[in-house]
Amino acid sequence: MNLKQLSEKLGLSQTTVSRALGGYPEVKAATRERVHQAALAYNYKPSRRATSLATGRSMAIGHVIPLSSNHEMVNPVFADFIAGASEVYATAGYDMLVSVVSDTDELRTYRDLAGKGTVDGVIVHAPVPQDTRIKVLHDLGLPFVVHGRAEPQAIEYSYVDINNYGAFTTATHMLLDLGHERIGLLNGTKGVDYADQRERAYCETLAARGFAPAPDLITNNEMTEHAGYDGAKRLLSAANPPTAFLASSVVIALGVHRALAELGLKLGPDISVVCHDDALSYIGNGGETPLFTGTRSSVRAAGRRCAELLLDRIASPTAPHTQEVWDVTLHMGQSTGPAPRHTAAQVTSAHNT
Amino acid sequence: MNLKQLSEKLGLSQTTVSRALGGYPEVKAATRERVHQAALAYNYKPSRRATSLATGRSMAIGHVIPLSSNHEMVNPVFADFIAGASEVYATAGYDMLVSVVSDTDELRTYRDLAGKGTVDGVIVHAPVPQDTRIKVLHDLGLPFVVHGRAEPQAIEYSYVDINNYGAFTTATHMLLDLGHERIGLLNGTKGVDYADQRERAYCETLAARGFAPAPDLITNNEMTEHAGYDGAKRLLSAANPPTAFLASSVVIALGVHRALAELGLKLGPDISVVCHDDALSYIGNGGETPLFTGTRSSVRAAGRRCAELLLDRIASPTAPHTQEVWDVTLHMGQSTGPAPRHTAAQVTSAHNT
DNA sequence: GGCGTATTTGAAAGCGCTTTGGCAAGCTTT
DNA sequence: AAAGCTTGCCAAAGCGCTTTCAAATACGCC
Repeated sequence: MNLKQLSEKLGLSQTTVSRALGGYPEVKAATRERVHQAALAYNYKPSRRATSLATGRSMAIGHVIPLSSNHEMVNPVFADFIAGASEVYATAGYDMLVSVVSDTDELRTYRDLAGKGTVDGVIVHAPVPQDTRIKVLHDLGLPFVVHGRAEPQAIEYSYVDINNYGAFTTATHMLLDLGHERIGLLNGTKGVDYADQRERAYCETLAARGFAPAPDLITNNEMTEHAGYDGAKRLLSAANPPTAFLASSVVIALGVHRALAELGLKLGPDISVVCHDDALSYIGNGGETPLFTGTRSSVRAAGRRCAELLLDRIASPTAPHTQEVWDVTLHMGQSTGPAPRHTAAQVTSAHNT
Repeated sequence: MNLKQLSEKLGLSQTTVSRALGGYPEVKAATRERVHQAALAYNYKPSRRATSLATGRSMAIGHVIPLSSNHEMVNPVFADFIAGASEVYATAGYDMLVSVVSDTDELRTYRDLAGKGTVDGVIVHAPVPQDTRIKVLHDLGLPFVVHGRAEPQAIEYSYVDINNYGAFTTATHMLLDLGHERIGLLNGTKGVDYADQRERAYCETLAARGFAPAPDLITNNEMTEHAGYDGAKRLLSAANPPTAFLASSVVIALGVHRALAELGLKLGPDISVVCHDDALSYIGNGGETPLFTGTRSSVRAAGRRCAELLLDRIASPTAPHTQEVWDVTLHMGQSTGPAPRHTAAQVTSAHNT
C-alpha cells in the first residue's frame, strides 16, 4: 500500500493524506482522523526511501567504529554507548547505521556516508589529538559530535567527554594517601586522547607529591582482560614491583585480579586496584559494595547525550557548539587498602618458596 | 554534484553516465573510462536515497538487538557478532542498521522496518523456542537469517547455530571423566534456545552416566560477570557444594573465578570450570594455554556467515534454505583438574577458620 | 447579497536516480 | 546494394513521497 493507493481509497488527494499523516495543521480534524484510521487499517507506512529523497534528510545517524589495525578488536564500551544512543534515535524516529571499519578506511567511510547522503550526521569515536576526522567532517558539512576530545583543533566542534584528567588525579591522590608509593598504570593505547590525559594526570600528580613516575610502571595496551593480566603479571614480577595499580577499565582490572589470584596475592590487603568504570552493563562492577574502587561514569549516558546533541545540531546547524565535560565520582569498593608494610615482591617470593 | 550535472559536464546523457558507473556493458570502453575519471574528479557519488527509491532496494540490513526487559542489558556477544557481519556487508556495499529495543517493541520494530522498506533483510538474534518473530518476518516477506535456532517451527528458515547440545554433552562427560560428581551449571536465561539446549545436554548426560541432576545445582541468569560470581558463591556455600562448574560463557566463568579467589579456592586443583567460549575479542580467554577449558566457537565468524547467508537470500529469495549447525571443539585450559578427594566444602571451612 | 478572510483541499512539480524502449550509426551478410 | 545485426547512445517514464501554488469552499460582517 502506497500513498497513491491510500488516497484513492479515501477519495482524497495525496497531498491531504500526506499532510494529515505528517501532522500539518491545514487539515480538518475529522479528515485527519479518517486518514489515520485508514492508514492503520491498511497498515500504511510511508516509504522511508521516498520520504528521504523528497525531504533530503535520510533520518539516520552513522556510527563508524574503528577496528584497531593491529588487533581486530571491537572496544567493549561501544556496545553500551550505542545502546544509549539508540534509545534517543528511536524516540526521535532516526535509524542508527553502524559500520565497523579498519581505521585506515575510516576517512573514506565518512566521505562515502556524506557523499551518498546515507546519514544526516555521525558520532566520532575514540578521538586522537589533532584528529584529522574533525576537519574532514567539517569540510564535508556533515554534522557530528565527538565522544571524547581531540584538542587542539582549529575547528569548533561539539563533544561530550568525561574529566579523565580529574578522574586519574583523584585516583592517584587516593592511592598516595593510602601510602602507596609505587603505582602501576595499566592504560589504553597511547595516542588516544583519554589514555594520554590519564597518563598525564598520573604523572603530574605523582610529581606534585614528590614522586618520580617510573616509565617502567606504565603499560599501554588494548583494554582487554588479557592485557590487564599480562601487564600486572609483568610489573609484579619485576624488581621493586608496585603495591597498587591504576587501571583504565574494569576489564583490565579483572585481568589484574586474575593475575593476583594466580600469584596468591589478595586484592585490597596486598595489592590495591583503582580503575575507571564505564558502568558497562554486563561487566558488572556491581553489587552493594562494588568489587573495584574506582571513578565511575556511565558510557551509556554519554551515548544518550551525544545522540541528543547531534540531533540538535542537525535541527539547527548554526547554533553554537556544546562542549560538555562530565565530572566523575570516586566510588569505594573492596579493591583498595593501605600499602602493606612488606612489599608485594616479598609476598610473592614467600608464596613461591 | 548530481547525475544531471555530471552528465552535462561530460556532454552525455544521464542514462549513459549511470550505466557507465553501474558497470553495464552497453557503454564504449573509452566513454566508460572518461565517465569514471570525471566522477573521480568531481567526487560524484550517486545518492543512496535516490538509488534506493529507483531500484526498490535499500541496500541495508537490520539488526534488532533485544534488550532484556528486566535488566537493561546488551549482550556482550552482539558486539563481536556485529563486527563479523559488518565485514561482509561492507564488501557487498550494504549498510548495517542497528536498533536496540526492549523486547516488547521488537515485533513492532520488524513491522516498521519492513513497512517503511528501510532494510532489505534482518538478522534474528537470540531465538526462543517457537519464536513468534519467525512467522511475522515470514508473513512480512522480509528475508531473514536466524542466529541460533527456534524449533519447532512450521516455517522453513535459514539459520546458523552451534551444536550447543553436543558442546555441553562433551563438557559434562569430560568433567565426569575427571571424577566430578556434583557439577554446577551456570546458565543463561531460561527460555532462550541455546540455554535450554545446554541444560538438556547437561541433564541427559548426567542421567546417562547414572547421576541425578540436582535442580539446586542449576542457575539461570544474565550472562554477566556478576551473575557468575553470585551463582558460584551461592552454590559453593550450600550444603554439599559442587566440585566443578559448567559455565555458559567466559564472562560467567570470570565471575566464578573471582568467587573462587575470594573463597581461597584454586581454579583447577580445587574447583574445575569448563565454559563455552564465544571467542570474544576483548574478554580474552587467550594466551598460549587459555585460562579456561572450554568449547570454543567464534561468534564473529557466525556473524560473518549469517550475513553471507542473508545476502544470498536477498539475491535469490526462492533458493532453498540453508541450515548450518557448527560443531565446536573442546580446548584444554588451566581451569580443570581431577576432582579433589576432599570436598570443596571442607576446603572452604578450612579457610574460614 | 456581496466582499474579505480563513479554512480545506488538490494538481503538479520536483527529489536524483534506474531502466525501458527507441534510434542512429557502423557492421556483417547474401 | 538492400536487409539484418550490433553497438552506443538518449529521451522520458517512473520509484513514492513532500511541498509550492492555486483554487475551492466556508464563514463573518456590513
